[in-house]
Amino acid sequence: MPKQAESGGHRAAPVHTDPAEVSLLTALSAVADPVRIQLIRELAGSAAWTRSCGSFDVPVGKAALSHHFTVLRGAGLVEQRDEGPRRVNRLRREEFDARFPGLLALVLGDVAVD
Amino acid sequence: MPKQAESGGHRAAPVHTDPAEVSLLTALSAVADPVRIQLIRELAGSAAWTRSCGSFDVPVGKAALSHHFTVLRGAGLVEQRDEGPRRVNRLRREEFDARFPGLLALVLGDVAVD
DNA sequence: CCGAGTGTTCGATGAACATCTTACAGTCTC
DNA sequence: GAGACTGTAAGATGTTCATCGAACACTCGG
Repeated sequence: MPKQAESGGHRAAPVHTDPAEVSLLTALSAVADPVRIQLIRELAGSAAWTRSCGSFDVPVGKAALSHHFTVLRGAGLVEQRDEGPRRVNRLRREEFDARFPGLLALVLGDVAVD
Repeated sequence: MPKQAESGGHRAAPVHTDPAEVSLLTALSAVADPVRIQLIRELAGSAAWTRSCGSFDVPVGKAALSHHFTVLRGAGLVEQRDEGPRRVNRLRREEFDARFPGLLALVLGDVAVD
């Protein structure tokens, strides 16, 4: 019997921050990092809830990656949910754009990061 | 005879960066700082070339202030010119906005910084 | 020419922060 | 239950960066 992967597991649920309560400095700092920009861009190119944390092509280890997702959650940029052993992600496009209009569009633009 | 304050003094001219050549990361990092945000906001509230570097109400010493202006110049956000003993500033609104649309508007918005 | 005012540079300090390694806690399959 | 896989937590390390104090350079007014 394949147990249905549900989000209410025993694991500690990820702590989310409402974009409406995020300060300008927190948002800008979260976005002013090359690894996080890459995460946001890859995430924007995939459907919601289809990418697990480990599925991103970034040049850092698991621990650092986990840290970056914590920062993104704290800035109201990413929502996470547990699906069995993995933690899948969603970019909070509308909500974040309502709070900081244009910022996400800027990060997702064609401009070279570095 | 009151010598006319001119910009071609003997002092080393400030090094400017064209906003068109600024990377996304440089722009975001420059703007992700509380002191620099305050400088930008005060500068936006004054006419061009009317504010000298020392005329800003920020809680840092001269040395740090000079550093922050160097960063702002490097990000293509501020243009400087020497007028006698002081160095006066101008916010490069149009140029910077052409390169990073919406970013300046976000920084100048009503949102609380911290 | 001296002194006050303005801003930069240098060296040092301290605080964040990004990163890694290791260890641990879940989940799933066999 | 054993083992593979995924992600988090804790501790250590190194770097970046904001800041300061002091010294220096330049401008202007007596």
